[in-house]
Amino acid sequence: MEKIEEGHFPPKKAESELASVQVETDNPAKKLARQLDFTGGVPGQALTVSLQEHANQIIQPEVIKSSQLTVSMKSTQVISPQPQLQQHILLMPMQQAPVLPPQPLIRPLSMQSSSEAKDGTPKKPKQCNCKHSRCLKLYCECFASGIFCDGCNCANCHNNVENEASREEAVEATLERNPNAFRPKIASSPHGTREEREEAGDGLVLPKHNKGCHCKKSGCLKKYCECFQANILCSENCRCMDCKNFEGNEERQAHFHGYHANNMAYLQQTANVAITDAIGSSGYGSPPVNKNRKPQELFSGSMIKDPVHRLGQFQQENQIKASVPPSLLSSIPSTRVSNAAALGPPKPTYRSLLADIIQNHDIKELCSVLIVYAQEAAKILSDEKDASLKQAKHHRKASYPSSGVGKVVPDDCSTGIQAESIRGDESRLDGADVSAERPISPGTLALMCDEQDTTFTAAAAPPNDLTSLSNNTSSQPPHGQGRAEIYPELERIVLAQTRDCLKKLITLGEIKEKKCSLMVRDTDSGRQNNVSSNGVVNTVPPPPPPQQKVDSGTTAANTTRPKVHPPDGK
DNA sequence: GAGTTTGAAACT
DNA sequence: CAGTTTCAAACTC
Repeated sequence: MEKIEEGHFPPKKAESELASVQVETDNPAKKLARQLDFTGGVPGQALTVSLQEHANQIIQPEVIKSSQLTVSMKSTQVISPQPQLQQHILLMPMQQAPVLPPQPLIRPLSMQSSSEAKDGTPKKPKQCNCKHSRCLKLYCECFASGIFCDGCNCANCHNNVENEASREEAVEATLERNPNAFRPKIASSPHGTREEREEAGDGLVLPKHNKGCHCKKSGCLKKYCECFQANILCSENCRCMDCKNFEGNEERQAHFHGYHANNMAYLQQTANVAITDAIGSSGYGSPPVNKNRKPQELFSGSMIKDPVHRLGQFQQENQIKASVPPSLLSSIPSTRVSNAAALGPPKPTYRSLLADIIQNHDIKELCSVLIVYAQEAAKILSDEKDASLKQAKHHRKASYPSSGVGKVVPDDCSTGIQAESIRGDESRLDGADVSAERPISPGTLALMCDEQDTTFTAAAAPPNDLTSLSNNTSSQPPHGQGRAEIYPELERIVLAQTRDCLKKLITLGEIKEKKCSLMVRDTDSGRQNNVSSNGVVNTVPPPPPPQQKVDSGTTAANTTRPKVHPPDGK
């Protein structure tokens, strides 16, 4: 048992160096400093890293190692006047660190949340209560976390600088048994395709327990279970019995339901994600498949009865939190309740409120509209160019018969500048190389023309559909009118249509948000069977009825917008 | 706060 | 590798 103190392990090479670290504390019994020893297998080369206000953070060895280049290996830290904030994290000597892929460092939840007060302010990290292990075995959370005991309630603690020698022996012994003993137990799964991960969650990498749990009686729904404690689903690595810690399990849902029913902030906290997910997340419509279902549960009566009823989203929310260093979570208020439902507000994943509104075909259709307009514009401008060239030629023959190269002389914005833009845009629209001599962008040009020619915004009746526009185009517009008006008009139409689409999206998103808010309130009254993946109650009619769904070509609110006809002539 | 339960770690 | 023991956290009362 206590071989480690019988000299069974290689003698330490640099105890004197470590002794310099020991000087740091004037409180031998309970060190104020926590240290991570980045010896990387070289005993004695202790690297102390000060982490202001990052008290409970474990630093990934691979990452820290790079900092060894800039930090003195023997640097002696001055104890901070605020020892609770000045944390020295001591990394355990690693054996063959680079074998494993980079892993998110996730500490057991008990360690995570314990560093935070309920109001989110950092407080003293977890204090162990070891009595028989001298805090030199993995039983001790401090030791397992690679930190010195500091203010713990342990007895006969050797996990401090005063007992660095025995501690280091214990570390080596532990590493001898398990080289990954001090590595995070939870790692993002490097396996599986992105689709698979998306299937299981929201496109996030799913953390899972490296070794897996072996629970028998807790159903993996108590903090006895390391997976549950880390807020992750049990995985194929687990060998647990009667596991209920899989996505979709009702008992598990019950744990999470209590918290999320009262938490609307998570919607707002992740609202930004909605922007980027708004389109892509539409692919998440299909329920994620639980990959953690154990064979014995697949046929058990406790299996999911309602496949729609799932809180897998919440699970992934928790996983996100688990993936974030605790120090980064300190700003998130955390409540600590013995129930798993309040394992602390997890940073949620957010499924866009627009996820079901914007469809891929909508985007394609919108693109088609733009393409159509672009083609029409190209056609118009091409025709205009031809006409102007012919006219210029004719004019040149009349005025400068001996002139060499013909050139359109701009006379004003609506003609000359546009002529320049014609050259530029022509090649651009055709997909050819863009003219480098184009001085003004089409947008700028359009704005300039807008400024100078306000007639089309008020007086001129804009073409209400592309057909009329095309007709206008096919029949050469009268010179002096078309070139100055059609191009900005085209652009105006496109921009207006895009604006209308965005407005509609905003409106629909707001509608859905309101319904989502109602759902959150409703879930308090026990209606769980109709919660969809993004938290929208299905009993409420979907916010975007088919006729309301954002369609680049149809928006009821926009009657002036020209109808959109896809390029295929439909 | 004491006692019990639980599962990881340690050990055989 | 499997079974047993030890241990400390989680949980219950």
